[in-house]
Amino acid sequence: MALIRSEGREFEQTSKRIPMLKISELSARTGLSTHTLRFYEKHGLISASERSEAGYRYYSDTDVRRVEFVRSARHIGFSLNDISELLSIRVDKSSHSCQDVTDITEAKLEEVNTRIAELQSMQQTLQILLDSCCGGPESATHCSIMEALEAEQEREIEQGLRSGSHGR
Amino acid sequence: MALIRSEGREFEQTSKRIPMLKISELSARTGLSTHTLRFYEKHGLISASERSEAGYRYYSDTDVRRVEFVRSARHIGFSLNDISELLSIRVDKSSHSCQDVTDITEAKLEEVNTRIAELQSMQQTLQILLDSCCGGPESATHCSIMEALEAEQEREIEQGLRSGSHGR
DNA sequence: ATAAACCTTAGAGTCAGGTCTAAGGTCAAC
DNA sequence: GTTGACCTTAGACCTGACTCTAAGGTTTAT
Repeated sequence: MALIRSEGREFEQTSKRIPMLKISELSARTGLSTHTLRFYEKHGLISASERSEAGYRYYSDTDVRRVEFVRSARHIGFSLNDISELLSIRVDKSSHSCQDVTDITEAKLEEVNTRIAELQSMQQTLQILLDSCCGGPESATHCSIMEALEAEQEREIEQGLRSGSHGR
Repeated sequence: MALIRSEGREFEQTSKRIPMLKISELSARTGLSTHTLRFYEKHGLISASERSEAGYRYYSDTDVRRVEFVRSARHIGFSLNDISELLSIRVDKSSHSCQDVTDITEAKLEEVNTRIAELQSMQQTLQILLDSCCGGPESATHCSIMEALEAEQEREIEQGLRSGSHGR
């Protein structure tokens, strides 16, 4: 069943003859170690669409894209389980209803939105700290995260929360 | 040195007589277990500003705010080391230069900005998936994350990246 | 004054997510 | 045809961040 490796390491993939990558090449390309790639495969997140007769993994460009998706989702902070769930979102035309798909997707989207909001709150705090510190127009008295947060709170209270929507 | 606990559990804190919290009360307030609070203390992230004679921890409102900061930073995805670094940003008027502080802060701010950008990219992908799936104007052919990503890429290429800034 | 519900510490256990090792097979070049 | 750089697997090990346990002291209500 498995296609045999020809010289130049090309499989008959999508009839375009794009060279497939060995695991160390994929590793170099994605910045994930070969250990990690095999680990992800063991956990069902990725796979190599071909194997040589000897069992060597060969990755197509589709495989590469999937690996890149996993890597960036990990980087964002999704767990392997989350990613697994994200990747499993798929309508198979009969058994799975579209409602299932949109439910999961909407839940994940909400998670993402929440995380963005929290990060923006942290962004604001850091920016205030930066502005407050030494030479900023806010004087040099606020010089730690906690002081910046307190200064932020005071300002909010004084000004009656004019522009809403920061944090908890 | 430690102030003795009076009835009603109030210490002479900021001359306002705000009741201080015991560890289980702080736990209830923050949603962090008492184990976790002691664990954070062991790692230098938080502390109780008072201890009773018997060694019970008592937390002031300043302590509480610090704990809440740690909790939300953890939730965002900062490691305990990151948080430790964030909390240590502080000018002590002589030894530490303001440049040090702003350097660290700017670095963290950049981290936060990067993470926001990545999350926004994921947000967009999920939104496309949602739009593409079953009944959306984009037809029902794209029904998985990977297909949504590919559809997104194609659209970007076709339209020559009109609005930039959705990474990798 | 005793029970129930707290609190203390030191240290062991757990889980996710890698990371590494051992023991061996494969391949390209010389 | 052998060397060195690859590849394979199973499984042991590591780190971060909790989470729990044991053994005991304290506080509050009855």
